Amino acid sequence: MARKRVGNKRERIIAAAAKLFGEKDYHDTTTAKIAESAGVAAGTIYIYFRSKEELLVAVFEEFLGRHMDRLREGVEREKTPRDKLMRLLTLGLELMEDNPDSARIFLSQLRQSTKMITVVVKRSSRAYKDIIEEILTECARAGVCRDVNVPAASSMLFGAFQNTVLDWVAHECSYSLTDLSGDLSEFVLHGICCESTEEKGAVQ
Amino acid sequence: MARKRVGNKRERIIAAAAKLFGEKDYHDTTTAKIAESAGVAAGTIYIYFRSKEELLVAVFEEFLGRHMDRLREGVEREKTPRDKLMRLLTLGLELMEDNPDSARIFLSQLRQSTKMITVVVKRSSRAYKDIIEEILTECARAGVCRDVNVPAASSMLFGAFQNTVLDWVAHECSYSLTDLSGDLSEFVLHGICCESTEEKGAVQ
Amino acid sequence: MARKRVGNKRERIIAAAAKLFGEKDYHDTTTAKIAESAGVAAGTIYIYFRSKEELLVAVFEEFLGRHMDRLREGVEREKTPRDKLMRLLTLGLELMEDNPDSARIFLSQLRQSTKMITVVVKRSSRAYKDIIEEILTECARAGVCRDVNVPAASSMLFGAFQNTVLDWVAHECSYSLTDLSGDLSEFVLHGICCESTEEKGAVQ
Amino acid sequence: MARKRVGNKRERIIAAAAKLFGEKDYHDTTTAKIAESAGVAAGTIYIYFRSKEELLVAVFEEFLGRHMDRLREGVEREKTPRDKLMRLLTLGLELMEDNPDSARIFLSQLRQSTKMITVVVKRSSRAYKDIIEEILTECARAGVCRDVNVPAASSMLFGAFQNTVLDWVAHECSYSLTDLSGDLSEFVLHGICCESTEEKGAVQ
DNA sequence: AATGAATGAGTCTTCATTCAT
DNA sequence: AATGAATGAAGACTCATTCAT
Repeated sequence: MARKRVGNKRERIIAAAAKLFGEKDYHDTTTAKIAESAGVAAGTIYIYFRSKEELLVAVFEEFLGRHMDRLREGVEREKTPRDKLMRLLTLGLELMEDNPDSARIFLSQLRQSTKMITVVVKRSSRAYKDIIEEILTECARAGVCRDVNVPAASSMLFGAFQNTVLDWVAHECSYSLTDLSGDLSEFVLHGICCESTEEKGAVQ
Repeated sequence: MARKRVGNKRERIIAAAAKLFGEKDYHDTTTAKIAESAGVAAGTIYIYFRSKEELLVAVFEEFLGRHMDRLREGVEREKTPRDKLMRLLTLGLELMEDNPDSARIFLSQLRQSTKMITVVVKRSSRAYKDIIEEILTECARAGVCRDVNVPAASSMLFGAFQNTVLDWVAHECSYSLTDLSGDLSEFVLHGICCESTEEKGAVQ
Repeated sequence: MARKRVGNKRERIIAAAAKLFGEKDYHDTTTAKIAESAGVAAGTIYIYFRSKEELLVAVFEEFLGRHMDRLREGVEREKTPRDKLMRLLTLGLELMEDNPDSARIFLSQLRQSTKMITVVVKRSSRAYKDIIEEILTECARAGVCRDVNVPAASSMLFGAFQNTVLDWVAHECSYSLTDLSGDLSEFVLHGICCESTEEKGAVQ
Repeated sequence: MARKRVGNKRERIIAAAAKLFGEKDYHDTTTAKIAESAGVAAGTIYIYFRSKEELLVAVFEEFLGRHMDRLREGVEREKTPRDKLMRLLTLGLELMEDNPDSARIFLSQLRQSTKMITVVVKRSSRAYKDIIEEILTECARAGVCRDVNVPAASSMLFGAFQNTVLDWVAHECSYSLTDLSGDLSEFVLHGICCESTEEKGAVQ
């Protein structure tokens, strides 16, 4: 149980940090407030994390680790590259809708600098992009995709996705994010794949 | 000449701030360093700006004010909505490529919080979005556009654009940004408009 | 002992502040110097006091809290209003003589402004005046006192007292303050009460 | 006229300083605000005064110089020492009532430190005390006065006077100060001179 | 004499981090 | 492992004073 308590503490700190970093921002959140919110002493944070910066990184990794699997899993259950792409976007929006705090960090802090953070964040968000690029490459190979510049397209897709979520957060999550699933999918599918209503009609 | 000196100082401070905010980030940039880099005394900043925060806002507005007109102008010179959209994206990339410092701020700081900043930034970036939404609405009316959710599409488009620039910045501006003009235009045009010569031909 | 250490620090800061505020004045005393003089780090002050201003207030309250009881107690031990008045003045001078630093603050800072301070100081010195007015009222009721305007007389009495101490402080405490006890008592007693053995005898 | 303008400026600066020092306090009043209120440029102050401190001194001296003569004159017009004392107090209160701003400085700033100021202030208020001591000595010689310690009594008298005015200022000058003339005179006369209503009756 | 933009030393305060218990 | 009092470096901002015009 003592062991459990320990794990408990690390988790509680990460959870508190995620909440607070999301509410304010990295610089406006003090380690003191995180400790208080996590119900631990100020010094305790430094037993689990070397620095405040490392805590932020841990928050990211926790977020990614927790969701990336679900994402990859969901994607792989689909058969066609096209469906995979759709599933990726839909699941992504669902994930964000369920974790507004994490979403906030993912989006806002993603663009803060300070060397170390930047580096780690790049590495972390790399995971996301990897999935995207994988699918796009698959699409390209399958011929369902126009001959796009994969990294560029992946970046655009990611940007479109991010901004959709960002707007939702900026509007204080006052509407359903998953309702935009269709709009986003359509935008992306048309932007990347050679599909359109006309073609669908043609298929019939 | 005295007049010039004065204007000069304000400008130099803004320029120095733009450079430094872009290199590091708002919190890692001290007013002392800005002053030094601008070649003025520490206190001088506070003759022209009420606070560090207000200086950041000024940097934004300077950036927008300087470019928004060129953007709007270039767009309006085009005839068809489709060409307008293309021109918007192309010009946007050109602008960013020519002002990497401003670009950095525009992209990174855009997502920082602190009430006041957020408010002003929203107002500022509103200008950008207004242009986009205008064009999209025009496209919709002209029928060259699928029946999209204009604000949502606009947000996605903006995100795709931003991320394209962000990647470029993250790669230390080591390649030509405008070279991606074609990729971006195509992505957006397909994503939003119901056109593409190849497909049209294919349908027939 | 840990408990003692803590209390010790707060006390040491207050003592150091009392000393320095007395020597220079509020604005010429830096928090850095107070910390140094108290043998603590600069930041430690802010663990115990929210601001420099609040520290000043604490110094006052410490002073009043420490002495007011002794004063009130001594006064109440006396039987006649006249003796109470004398005891008040005598004890007051003794108190000041024993705590020159506190005396300095009590006298000099008492007349500084800045809203918050003013308010608290008014409240604090109110305690002093309350005792005085109480006694005067008692005197009036007992008929040993001319028909004076109590608040006005109290104010004059307080002023006479204060200035006596102030002069002593201005002369660098180079003479015995309590030696003036007689002069002050006589001044006040004649000024307020209708008595003096000599005169009474003379009248007859 | 140019000459007059100059004199005008010095005066305007002193007047503005008197007003502002009275409203806030020395440290809360910036030279910038004084300049603005006086309708001159910031640098102009330093043509007439070597420093802010020297300006404060000038304000005092202006105040004293302007009133001391009236005071001394009024006092000398009286015949008996007792009347002189009364006139001194009455005139003093009138002066204060007519110049609340100056009064405020006279009272509050009088007790601020910073070496130089203290020194000059001592010298300045010396003038006041000189008049008082003069009269008291005269009283003593004439036998209308108990055998008091003249400097001590003078100090008490001054304190009683000051505090009476201070209370008035603290109550925002909301009542008539000169109305207290009687109370103050009586307090002082009884406190120092061997006079009282009973005695007056006895004399007859 | 007058201006007012510019200066830069000086201050309060915050907060990540440490360490004795 | 946990605590939380203590640290002290760092930073935004103010303002008396100067000086080129």
